[in-house]
Amino acid sequence: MAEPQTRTRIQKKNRTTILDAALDVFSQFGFRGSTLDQIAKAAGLSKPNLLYYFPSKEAIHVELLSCLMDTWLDPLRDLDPNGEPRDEILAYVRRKLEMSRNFPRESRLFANEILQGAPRIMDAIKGELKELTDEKAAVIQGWMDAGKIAPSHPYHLLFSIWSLTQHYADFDVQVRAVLGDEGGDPFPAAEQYLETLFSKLLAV
Amino acid sequence: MAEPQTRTRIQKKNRTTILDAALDVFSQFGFRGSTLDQIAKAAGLSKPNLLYYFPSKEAIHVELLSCLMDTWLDPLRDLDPNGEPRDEILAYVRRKLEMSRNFPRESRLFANEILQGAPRIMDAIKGELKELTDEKAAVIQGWMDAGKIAPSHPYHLLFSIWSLTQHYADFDVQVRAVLGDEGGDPFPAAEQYLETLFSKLLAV
DNA sequence: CGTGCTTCTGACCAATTGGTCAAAACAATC
DNA sequence: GATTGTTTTGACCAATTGGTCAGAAGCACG
Repeated sequence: MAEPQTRTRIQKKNRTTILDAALDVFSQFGFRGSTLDQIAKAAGLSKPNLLYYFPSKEAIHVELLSCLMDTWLDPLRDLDPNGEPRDEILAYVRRKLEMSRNFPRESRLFANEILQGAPRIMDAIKGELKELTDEKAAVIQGWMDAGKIAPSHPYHLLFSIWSLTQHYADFDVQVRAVLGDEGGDPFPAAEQYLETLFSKLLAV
Repeated sequence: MAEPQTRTRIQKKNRTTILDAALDVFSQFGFRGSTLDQIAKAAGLSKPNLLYYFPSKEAIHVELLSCLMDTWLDPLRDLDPNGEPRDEILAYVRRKLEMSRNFPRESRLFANEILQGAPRIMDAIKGELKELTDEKAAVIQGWMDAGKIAPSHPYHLLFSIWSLTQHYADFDVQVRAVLGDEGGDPFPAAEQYLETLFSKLLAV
């Protein structure tokens, strides 16, 4: 954020390495359950070296979260008020599911933070996230009022999209365990199921 | 489990107190993020006294989880193969949402454990949970084959019920933050939304 | 009251925690 | 090769961790 941009390539490389390792650890054990030694080991660096690049454990976590919130909201930002309502919402579901597939660690990091009461991210939730949600909920409400899609609760519609898509990242081990060993990749079936679900919900 | 049932009333009371306090702490910070001191303080007991009633931190956690899995599956057990398909599934959704409302800590404890890869509960997931899910998925598949409800993927249908209902416990702070201060209790609107969603999905 | 059992605690322990620091190793420029 | 700045580390620190233990306090029952 406010840091000067005087980064050598070594700095860039090591900061990236550290953040990646920290994402591994934090997303699995949460903030308090993770240790600097764990992160250092995962990054292949010594603990004092970590603290050469970041001032503290908390700073690493904060950096991860603030990077996360931006990319996390991107799929929703792309919901186009001028697009075809049904297609827009279904495409949003698809983008969000794709994020769960490609960035499960980020999803779990977020889930961990919310589970703990969002102590380090509440500002962004009540700020950026709420504003964007309000805006898009209004768009959806407009579509409903215009009879373009079936009426339902726009906020809970968005909640349900978040919940259903993130579930396949956050509860991945449960999904795979229940589907069994020869279940294969659960995502294609998930995508088809979610498309059916929301198609029927939105059909006028 | 294997413990003898020689519990005095003091033992019963204190074990209950400890488990309740531990549920508070574990459900928020996960296993590794929680400390015995925290739990002791929450329970109003000294740390050595905790360890008089439970042999270790892990033992408390295991006790909580094994108690949890049973009650957690109850709503699904009650899904009656001989009932009216649509009503049975909608009633299951309602029961599960009720559990999220009444036992949010239990839901978060479970979520925390799954997020960490379910190290202490994988047996129960691949055992009890999978068996019950297989059984009920077969029932639902039967209903679909008989044309009683619209065809869709029975396992992902169950996943979606878990995901949507538990979301209101696990992501409670996010839901309330987005809905705003005068949003009030989110559960009535959630119940109505979910009823609409699944009614439309199941309608033939 | 006294005896025996249950309940509880302060003091303690070794290991781990997040974090510091001086000095060493490295890299780049002249 | 000398000089300067960057990067890395081993040794260390105070605080916290899960857990132990001897004994004190409470309790029930003859």
